[in-house]
Amino acid sequence: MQAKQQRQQAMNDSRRALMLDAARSVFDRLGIEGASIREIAKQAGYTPGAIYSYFDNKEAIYGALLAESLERLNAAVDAAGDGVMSAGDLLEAKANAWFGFYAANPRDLDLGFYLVQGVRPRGLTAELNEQLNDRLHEALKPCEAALQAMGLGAEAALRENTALFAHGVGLLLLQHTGRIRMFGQDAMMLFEAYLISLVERLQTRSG
Amino acid sequence: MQAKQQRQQAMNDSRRALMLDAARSVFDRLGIEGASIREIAKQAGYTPGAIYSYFDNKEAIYGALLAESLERLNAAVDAAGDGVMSAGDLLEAKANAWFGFYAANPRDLDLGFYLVQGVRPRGLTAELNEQLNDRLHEALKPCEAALQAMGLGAEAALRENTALFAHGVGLLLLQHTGRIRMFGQDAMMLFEAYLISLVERLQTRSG
Amino acid sequence: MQAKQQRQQAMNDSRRALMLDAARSVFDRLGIEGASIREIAKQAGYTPGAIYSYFDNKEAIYGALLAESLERLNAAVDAAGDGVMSAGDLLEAKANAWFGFYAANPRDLDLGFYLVQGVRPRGLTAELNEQLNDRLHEALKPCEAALQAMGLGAEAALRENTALFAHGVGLLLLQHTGRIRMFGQDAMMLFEAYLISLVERLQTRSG
Amino acid sequence: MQAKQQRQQAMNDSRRALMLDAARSVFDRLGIEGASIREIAKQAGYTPGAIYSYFDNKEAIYGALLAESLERLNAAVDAAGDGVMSAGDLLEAKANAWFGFYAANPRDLDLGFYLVQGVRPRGLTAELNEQLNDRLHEALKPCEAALQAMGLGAEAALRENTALFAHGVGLLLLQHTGRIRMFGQDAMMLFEAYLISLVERLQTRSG
DNA sequence: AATGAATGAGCCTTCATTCAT
DNA sequence: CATGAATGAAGGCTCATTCAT
Repeated sequence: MQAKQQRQQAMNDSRRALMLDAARSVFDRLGIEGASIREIAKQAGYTPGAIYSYFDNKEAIYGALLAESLERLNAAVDAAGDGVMSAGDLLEAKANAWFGFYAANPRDLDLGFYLVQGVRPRGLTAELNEQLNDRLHEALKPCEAALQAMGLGAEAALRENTALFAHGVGLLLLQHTGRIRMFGQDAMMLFEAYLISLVERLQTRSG
Repeated sequence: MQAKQQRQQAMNDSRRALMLDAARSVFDRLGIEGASIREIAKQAGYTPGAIYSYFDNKEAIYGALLAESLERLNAAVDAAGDGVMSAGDLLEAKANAWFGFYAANPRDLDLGFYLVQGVRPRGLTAELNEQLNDRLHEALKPCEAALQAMGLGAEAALRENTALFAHGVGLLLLQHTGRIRMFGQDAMMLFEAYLISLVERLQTRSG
Repeated sequence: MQAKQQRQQAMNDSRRALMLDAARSVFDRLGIEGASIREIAKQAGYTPGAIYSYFDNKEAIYGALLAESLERLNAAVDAAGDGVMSAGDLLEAKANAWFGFYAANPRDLDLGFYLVQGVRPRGLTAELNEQLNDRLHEALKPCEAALQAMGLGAEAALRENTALFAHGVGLLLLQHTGRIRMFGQDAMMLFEAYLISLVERLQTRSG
Repeated sequence: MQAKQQRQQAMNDSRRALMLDAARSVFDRLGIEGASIREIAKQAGYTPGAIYSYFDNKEAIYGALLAESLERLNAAVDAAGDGVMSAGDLLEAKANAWFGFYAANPRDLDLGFYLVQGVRPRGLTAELNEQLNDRLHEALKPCEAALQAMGLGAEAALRENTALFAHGVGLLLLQHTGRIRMFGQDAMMLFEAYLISLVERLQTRSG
């Protein structure tokens, strides 16, 4: 009996995952605004009504997708900087982790922007919204910790981390929208340069 | 006859401008997604059909609005830094001009983001798109010139300017979406800090 | 110019009336719950969207229909009892007016029941709801006045009028739902009997 | 074998009863329109499909519920008037029984109105419909008998009983829909008054 | 007997766009 | 040039009902 329940639960989860995959693919094709329940259902091989057995409403799909994206982001950040010695190297490793994640996965970037911008009033529960925010924060915390380890006070570390995040976000946006080609630059390279200059500045200061 | 034509042309332009004003005001009120042709027409004192005598479709309105926004941006940048002596001061003045423009006019930022990201294939002509890109570039060129005046080569100046732009865009995005409060920071202050640190770095380097 | 506006206004009104007619006919055919915007539009020879140029939403159609029904009810009541001398005769005339109106127009009865029962939260504005209630009240007031003219105090008149209204409503409901045939009776006759007995009772009392 | 069949039949009946209980409780909670098969199933501890092993369709549930409601109504009427001497007192007792039943159980009233008005063609079999009608009749017969016992002929008794029923139904409807408060009256009191006046009238007549 | 996944038909509503006038 | 009525396609969502297991 328990085995049966487990099997069913697994089936259920896999169908849900299937729908999330479909949603992702529709987002790719039509953009996050152009995606409709009908289209997602069709892509998943279902009728629209079936979606609602797995998600409360459209925004909940976004929420689920985003939640999962943020998990992958955190995993990437956690995995970075293993065996690194200096705080400066750690900062670089952690920062490159989140930046690299989004540079390599532009769809996750879209999703992130959507959370950050769109979030319809009723769609995401305040609770879920906060959860997602927290997860994003957690992905950025290691950089802040490294900045403190480099000698910055709490406040200064927060300030530098914010600036660092903004810098990366700006570069990602420019790259993502094709505007960085406009400048004939490579986003990753520029981010590296910012990091190096930042580390230098901090070391000079503390030295 | 020619006089009559001119008069008509002038009328035409002014009505078009009227509609753009209406569109802008609707965007202010309802946001870029919430705006509808109906609402814009009503605001302009016309009926929906009339809009189509002046614009091919809804996206074309956005395009025209963005064009005009970029003109204002350029005007703001051109007006900045008058009577400034040093190249470093000029850089700060010009950079603060474009940053300040968007910080003070979030709807123009919206417009930029919207067209850069979301626009449907047929929305903007390639030609118009390029025009808009060029105008944006022009607003950023003064910063690049100042960087060169500070001793950077063409390539390095482009690189620094790109980074500067990205930094500002990132900060604007964070602020605009309310995520900067999340970090307890003020965008303008952080941008200033970036600029100061940039100028310092360049002066050290060249000194 | 004014003539043109008037003509257009008239056209507009007549199309609105056309849609109301369609709605009425759909109500007849499918019941008030079974009626859908699609069906009403089809019946009127329009597509669903067109309806929304004339009514804010579905409930607004009900509201308009009901409002108009209540006007006819009031007209019927106002027209009754002209040239009648005694208060007792006036009571009979007025009561028979509202009862007869609903007996002869079962659809108006449906509509009335709908107001009284259904009224979705958002559909009818509180304001409109109150207006409709007031109009119904007004149709019943003449009976109350006649009761007072027959010597009843304000309170007793209200009580008798309520009872009278309830009696009529009950008979109408029974007749309307075909349950009165069950009893092999004629609603109108029974209402008359109630009235006669009421008048008698009051005259005995005051005599 | 027979024992087994009986056991199964009993189980079957009890599960059916369980579902009816669930349906009633859902009606109480969400109203007759707000009730859904899903909700009823959940309340009963089943999945939606299971319902269809016991009922042909949704309307059949309503039918069964109404049947059962009518049984309770009859039980209430049967229990009333025990030990009462005079025919007049009996009339009052029996009439108050059915009136009181519906006044105290507004959902049963809903059910009655719903089936009597709204039901879709296929919902109830003609046969079931007739059965329900009969049971309602039976609940009203004791009043008719009492009226005859008070000296009325068969026809007159039927007429008075119909009027009595209509009066009660009208009052219940007004009260149920909150419109009786509009008149500042209490339904039960008004019904009593009607009864007293009726008894008086009959006694006067026969006296 | 019961599950529960899925359907399919339907719901109300919105809105860019067209076109006869 | 402008109107404004109307379209048509789409949107999110609900729910009684079916059916393979």
